[in-house]
Amino acid sequence: MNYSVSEENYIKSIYHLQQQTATVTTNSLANELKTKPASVTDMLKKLQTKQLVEYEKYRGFKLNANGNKIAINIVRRHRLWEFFLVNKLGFEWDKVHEIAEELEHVSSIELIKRLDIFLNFPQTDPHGDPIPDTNGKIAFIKQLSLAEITVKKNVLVSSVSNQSPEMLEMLKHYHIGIGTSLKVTRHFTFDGSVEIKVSQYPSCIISEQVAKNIFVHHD
Amino acid sequence: MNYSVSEENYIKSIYHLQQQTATVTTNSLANELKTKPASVTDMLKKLQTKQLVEYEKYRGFKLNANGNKIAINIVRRHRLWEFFLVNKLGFEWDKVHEIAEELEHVSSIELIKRLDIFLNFPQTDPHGDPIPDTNGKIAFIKQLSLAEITVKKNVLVSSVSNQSPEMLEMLKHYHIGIGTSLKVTRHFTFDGSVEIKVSQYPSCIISEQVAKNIFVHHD
DNA sequence: ATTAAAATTTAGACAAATCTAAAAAAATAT
DNA sequence: ATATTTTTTTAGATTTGTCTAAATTTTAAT
Repeated sequence: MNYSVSEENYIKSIYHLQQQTATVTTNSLANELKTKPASVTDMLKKLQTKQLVEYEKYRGFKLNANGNKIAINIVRRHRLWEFFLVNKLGFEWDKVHEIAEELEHVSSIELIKRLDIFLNFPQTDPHGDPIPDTNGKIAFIKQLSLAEITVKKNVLVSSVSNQSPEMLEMLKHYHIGIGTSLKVTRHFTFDGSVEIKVSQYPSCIISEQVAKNIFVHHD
Repeated sequence: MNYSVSEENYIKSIYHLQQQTATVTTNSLANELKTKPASVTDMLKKLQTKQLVEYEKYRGFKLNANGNKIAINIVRRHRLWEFFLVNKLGFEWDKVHEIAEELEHVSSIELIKRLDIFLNFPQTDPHGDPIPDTNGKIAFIKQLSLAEITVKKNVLVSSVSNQSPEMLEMLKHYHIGIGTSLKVTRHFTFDGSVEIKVSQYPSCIISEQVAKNIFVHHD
């Protein structure tokens, strides 16, 4: 079956919100989609009759197995396109989200199959998030935030959970990107802020709020 | 300004029909878009208020300078994507039209700029049609159909004007594609049919109707 | 346990794009 | 030149996705 752009956006947003909370609320989804709660209720009834969500009035909702499969496929398309935009077209990693948001709705299955081959089966997108495979399997990547990391070990930045333009702007300022190698040199217990050292650049201090959003793995 | 997918499809279809007849009729456009004449009238009023067409009730219509510019830009996007699909993703040239039909509506200007660079500024799409440049300039390619060509000269197929799946199917059967080298070996004046010889393959005869749709240039 | 506040849903309206059926205009055929 | 056919437009309905405002349900507060 084929879904409209609007339906796909709802499915994708429910999926993303579910990563944080098992059940999604009308307000949070309206907020995520920059729409009104009433519109969310309308669309949810539709997705319910199409057997994509479990939905109980006033009780919140979540994707069922079917809806989940579709969501993961949209995520797959989105992340493959992001990889293409950065690694083939030379976009900066903080400029590709919007464009991938449009490209992900192009429906050809053959297109994505061939794109995957052309890109040589990438495992993660430019933000470090895993790209689901054809069967919807998502490689698990152990996620440790900078706030949790042991001091003085060299680590590689693997992903960033908050991808707002403001956050990405700031990361650029600190010279932090996916794959950046850095070292945590100090923890300040007073406010949870962290001193880090990115190779070649002087040490700098980032707030706990930021540190919590930067995930790394040991190299 | 930004246009809806539907608006863009109307603009593009008017553009294509204008290549054949200066003024387009409601019926022909409805037929091209597989919609109903009443819908065409509705949309035309809209395009008129948006200053994209010259339109007089019952009199037919055509794109104005503004509309033309937008149409050419859509054509540019379409043909760049077709080139990408064939030359990067390895699609067959007769399978890409539908997909490009979706990709062409992705609106980022930066995307198309970078795609053009990535593809190394291709001049023609996989069907041999010229790709308009950033300024909307379209390289003129002298078009001679197989029906007009002098016998016994070697020629290269440069484009095919009828791109219906049926036509493309048949061309594949005859081993004719863009860039194919062939020789016209005989003209039959009785019905206008033409005998051709594609290198390595036995001679074959194509009808005048087909010959008129295959354009070539001397090598 | 009521009451107040917040969240959610319903009811009814609207814009975009389409359709059918009927009316109007243009083209054609006698 | 008039009648017939074809083409085009209008009028009104429909679908999708959205909205506002009001009603309902749930949650939180006293």
